[in-house]
Amino acid sequence: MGEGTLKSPSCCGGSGVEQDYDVLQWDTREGCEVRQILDRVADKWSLLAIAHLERRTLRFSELRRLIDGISQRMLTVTLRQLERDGLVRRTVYPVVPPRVEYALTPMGATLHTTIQSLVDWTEGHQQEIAKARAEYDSRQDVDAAVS
Amino acid sequence: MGEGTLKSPSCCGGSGVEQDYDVLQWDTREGCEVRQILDRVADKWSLLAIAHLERRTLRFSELRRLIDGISQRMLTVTLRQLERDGLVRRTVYPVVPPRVEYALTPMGATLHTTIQSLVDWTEGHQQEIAKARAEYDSRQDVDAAVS
DNA sequence: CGGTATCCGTTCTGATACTG
DNA sequence: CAGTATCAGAACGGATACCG
Repeated sequence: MGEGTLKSPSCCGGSGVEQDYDVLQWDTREGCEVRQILDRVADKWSLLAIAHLERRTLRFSELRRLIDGISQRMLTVTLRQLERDGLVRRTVYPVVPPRVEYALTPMGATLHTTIQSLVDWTEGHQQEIAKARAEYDSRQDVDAAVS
Repeated sequence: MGEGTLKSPSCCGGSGVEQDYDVLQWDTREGCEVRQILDRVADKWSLLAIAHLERRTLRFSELRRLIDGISQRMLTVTLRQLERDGLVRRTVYPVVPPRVEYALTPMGATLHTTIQSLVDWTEGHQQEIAKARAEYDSRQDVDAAVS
């Protein structure tokens, strides 16, 4: 239906003028929750959960073992958020002992693809960043020595 | 100088078998700092700063006014991190009053492109997520009424 | 098994005050 | 102008105990 989204082209430089750009929208609470969603998506545990679920459906305890390092609480919280956002589907089997399975929804799958490109960028620039950090830090040491 | 960084290839999916996948690497401190870099990159203020600097070089106070809502402290912290990671270059002009300019480095520019695709995904699925949330919340209300 | 509820220390952030 | 330093409140995350 009506996409209320004002998805202005991100290109700029067409005109030399300084327009407001829709970048400011990221923060402002009014309108879009891009910021909020981005936080969810970029979350440490969310990323891991999505990555694992992208491979196959998993049970709660399986996820817990796979991610390992995550507390029961955080796994629960993370999965609830992802479920709420429609990225993960939770299925409860009324048996005893209880069996609950988590699976990525189609939307969740597309997100995984997008995330992957960001991860790829990170991996691709890992050394460049590490190098930049080393240089920066040594510069700081010099400054400290001077003062 | 010796960068201890071991950059494992991010490719996967060659075989259909369930291998451990390098997803687990995201968390483990050993090896890659993908997680860490991702946190930086996905940071609220970093995103805004990069987006603004992608248009043109800016002074500290200009950035502060553009992002507006950011505290002086957070702008300083954010810019320092980005500078340390080699994403932003800081230039100080020894004049009075002091003049400091911030510009995106080439690497910072490529990051902007990648981030944009994630933002695009978010914008594109905004309503779907909002809808999923609404449904989830109403389901919760029902559950609450039952109990 | 798959949670929920609670406590509690750490981290993150914003506000404020001061400096070269 | 462009910061730094300090402090207090909020948010985050883990450990523990208990429940259906």
